[in-house]
Amino acid sequence: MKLNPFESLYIKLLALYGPRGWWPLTDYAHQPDPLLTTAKGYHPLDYSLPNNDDQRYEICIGAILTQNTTFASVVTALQAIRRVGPITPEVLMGLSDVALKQAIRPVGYFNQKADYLRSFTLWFINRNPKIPTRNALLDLRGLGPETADSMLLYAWKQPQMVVDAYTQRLLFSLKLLPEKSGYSNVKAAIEQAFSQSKTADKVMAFQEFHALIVEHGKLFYSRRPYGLNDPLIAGEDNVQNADELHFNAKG
DNA sequence: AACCAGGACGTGA
DNA sequence: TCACGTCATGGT
Repeated sequence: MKLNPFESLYIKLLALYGPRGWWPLTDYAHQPDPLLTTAKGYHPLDYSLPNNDDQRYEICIGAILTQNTTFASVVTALQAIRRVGPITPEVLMGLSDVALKQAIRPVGYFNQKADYLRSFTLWFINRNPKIPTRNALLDLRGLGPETADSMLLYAWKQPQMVVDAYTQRLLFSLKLLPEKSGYSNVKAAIEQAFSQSKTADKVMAFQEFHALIVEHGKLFYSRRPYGLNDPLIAGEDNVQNADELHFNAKG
């Protein structure tokens, strides 16, 4: 079978870094199989998560908190909340304004994000249907396209590709897309590249693809000039083991 | 000591 | 539609 350029890129990244185990959950250490558990809550090769509404909620809260910040800061904030109680809508709404802002202070923008968290939480409690539409999420304050797609992909397992700054820099650098394509064009191009896959395979691929791009982006696309020393540009020979994957985009 | 981080929003052209 | 300023802490 012939892979299109986006599928091919996905396979190469997967070979380079391996499955990333996104989205990390702070209580994943409590999962039944300790072999699949990593210290920071990542769960490589376990695509069953989330399996309850509280885990779903934590992913959404994390998606808001991580806007334009490092996830390490998000973990600090989540653990501050967990000192009060489990990360649930009830616990968060039970926090005073001062306490909430204090807890999420390390992620920055804590005034805005405290508001976003509260309005999101009220919506989450009362939401109907249980699986939201993309537009329903976009109507909420503080939820732009990337955060909405992150929630849909990782919390609700919907086949929505997440596009972030790294994604655009990488794809422009590899000349897979013209510069200034914009969020919706990049998203559509990637989703179309996987359009023949089954839904569950799309979800798995998109979950890994985005996480892999972030991993690769941190290494080669965080500082100008973008893409310097990127092995994906230097030559195909730098990418090892692309044929020896134990699974691929088709599952 | 600038620069950057797993963005979104409000404003003015 | 788009370019630009703002929001803010923490690590390198």
